[in-house]
Amino acid sequence: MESQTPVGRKITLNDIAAGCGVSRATVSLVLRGSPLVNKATRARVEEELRRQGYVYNRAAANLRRRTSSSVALVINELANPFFAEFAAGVDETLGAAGFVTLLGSTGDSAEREHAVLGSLIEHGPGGIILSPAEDSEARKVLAAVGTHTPVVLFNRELGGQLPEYAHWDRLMLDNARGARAATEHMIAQGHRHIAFFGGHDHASSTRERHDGYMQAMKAAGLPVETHWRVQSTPTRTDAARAVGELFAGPGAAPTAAVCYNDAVALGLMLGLHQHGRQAGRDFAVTGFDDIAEASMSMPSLTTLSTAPRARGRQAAEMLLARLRDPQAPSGTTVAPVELVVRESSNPLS
Amino acid sequence: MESQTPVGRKITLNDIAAGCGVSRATVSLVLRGSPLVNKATRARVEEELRRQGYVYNRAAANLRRRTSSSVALVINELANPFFAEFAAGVDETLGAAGFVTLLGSTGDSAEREHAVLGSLIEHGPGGIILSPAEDSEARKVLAAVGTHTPVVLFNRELGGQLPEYAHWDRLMLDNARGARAATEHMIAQGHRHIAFFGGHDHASSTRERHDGYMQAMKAAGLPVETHWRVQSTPTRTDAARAVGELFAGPGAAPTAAVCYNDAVALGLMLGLHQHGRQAGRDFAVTGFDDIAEASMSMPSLTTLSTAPRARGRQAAEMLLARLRDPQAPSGTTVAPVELVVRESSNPLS
DNA sequence: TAGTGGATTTGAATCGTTCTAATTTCGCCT
DNA sequence: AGGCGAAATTAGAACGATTCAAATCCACTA
Repeated sequence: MESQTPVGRKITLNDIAAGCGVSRATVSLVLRGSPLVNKATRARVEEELRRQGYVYNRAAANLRRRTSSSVALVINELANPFFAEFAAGVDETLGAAGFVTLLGSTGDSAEREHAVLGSLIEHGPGGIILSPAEDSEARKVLAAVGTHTPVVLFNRELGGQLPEYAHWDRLMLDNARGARAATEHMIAQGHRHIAFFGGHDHASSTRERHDGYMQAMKAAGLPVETHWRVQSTPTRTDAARAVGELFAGPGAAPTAAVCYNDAVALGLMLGLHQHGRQAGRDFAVTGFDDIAEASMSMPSLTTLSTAPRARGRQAAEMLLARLRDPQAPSGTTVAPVELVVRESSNPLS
Repeated sequence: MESQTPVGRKITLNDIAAGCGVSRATVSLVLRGSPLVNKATRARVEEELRRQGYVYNRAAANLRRRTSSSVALVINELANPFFAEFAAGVDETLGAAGFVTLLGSTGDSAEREHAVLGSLIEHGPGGIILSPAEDSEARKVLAAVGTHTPVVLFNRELGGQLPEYAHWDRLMLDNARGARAATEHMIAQGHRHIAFFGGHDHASSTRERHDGYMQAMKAAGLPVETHWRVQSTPTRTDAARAVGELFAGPGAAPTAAVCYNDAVALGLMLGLHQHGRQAGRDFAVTGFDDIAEASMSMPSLTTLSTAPRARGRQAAEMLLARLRDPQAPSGTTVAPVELVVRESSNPLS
């Protein structure tokens, strides 16, 4: 094998064509595996491609063909393992389909999201997978991405109304059913005084989970005390701080809590000690997400598995399907979540 | 404001030019903020741009200018919070400099890495930031990326020799010093039987950390049993699986373990239960990376802080500097790491 | 020998932008 | 009115691929 030159100009189709005495068009046909070209010629060209160390310029091809080979992935918080897994799943599926992932991370700020979308869209992605920032608004997002690029929304709804001509696909988690399943599990364990702990009610995912909890309580004919709803930032530290409110109310103290997510649940378990209780023994706890830590905490956490990597693959599949058939009616997919029973949800003693 | 058409062809410079009776060239000048164009004309053009909902086609511009506005980021394991943070840092800095991040994740397989690099390079990134797979080889990587694209290597060395004409930059962690510090801390806590747990010896980062450990042991005149070196894939699950080997050897059982990284350390802490030990009480553990989880686990994890987000920013800066001056001599930066003492490294009881 | 038809090959236009060199416009001075 | 330089604008050729229609090649046949 001849060595490719260590340094120099980029090799183009013209160089190859000149190098083996055929036309640019023929080389192009060889590259794309066309059956039109003669076997001998093909071999000659392929040898030359190798010899000169040719690398395909997909941008030029896309320009001519008015195609795209990329998809933008915009994540509100990449550092969160849930979203990192999601991103890995997206990239895996897109890569297998020959697409490259354009990454954008917004730090959960609608302002940065707007800037990031504006920058990504200029690179002409075939579509966008967007996990919106907390305060992201439909109108602004639409202004940034325009109406030519299909969008798959993940995990959260946007604020405000989306015009009816923008038919975007959605992939959401079954928040209500998940929270209801967790609550029913608590009830089956004999608990009657069950709190809903953590999250902020202005986020759609929190509201949905709280709704599921209320459904289960109502279906079982159980009353709900107002001080059993404690809000917090969905982080471990803030949850630990908020534990006091759970036992500060005038009515009966809860013996169990359905938590907004795993982070909050872990924080709650931590904070319980200071109130003379121990999760999994005299106070039952469930989470949401099944992050890696959930199976390793002490006690291990009963929670709802969301399989973020599978969700990533699914979101990518949805986008690919949309690219294949842009006219298909858009839809919302609600991914099921599964209750994983571990040690933290002890029966009422 | 006139509404942009909800559907239709993509708007180009020609449309804008025709729309307000100037030439394509003038519109281009307006876009790029050239001082050459008359104030009134500029206003007219800008209005038209808005009216038609123009979006810039950066790919076409890059083609013409023989420029790139993207950087490829290839990560061996995105699901690991350490690398997720790193990726977030890279994206943050690249985005601020007007570059977009092309993401590739390899699942720590050299084969997939090769495919991913081959695909990414066709999109013409200005450079590549590569955190290599464990068994990645210099020769193969070079074949995939060619010699025209600058590379910043992060975290690990490649196997084999890199030809001298490929001068790639490197950003490494001070693995040896970090692991030595952790080991010395263990020794100061009174431990004498200290294992080195996790990772594979064929990866350079593992070897360096193991070297640091050995240095500390030797300096303290402590013997090392062969079964105190347990290898594993650097994931939590595989680490948990491998715990048995730690106590299976013929000689003395260790009372402490310096771990390859935090993921492995958390896995070890989990696995310890099944062997009747508890981390932070009768078995001391240290990690490496200081991922977010480390401070929240029970017990909290003594580890080496590597500030992955800052490392990501740093890697991006290195690449940007290289793009600014391709001729500058290439170099290796070794980022310091800092021992963070928490609960998991209990004194010998 | 000329004609036929399938197999190959190729010239030239095109995608949306940039950039050079040239052209046009315009105010102002003599 | 003519000339001049500065300011503003533009025509047209790139960039590196694809694609269509047209040209060429090459047995064979009549």
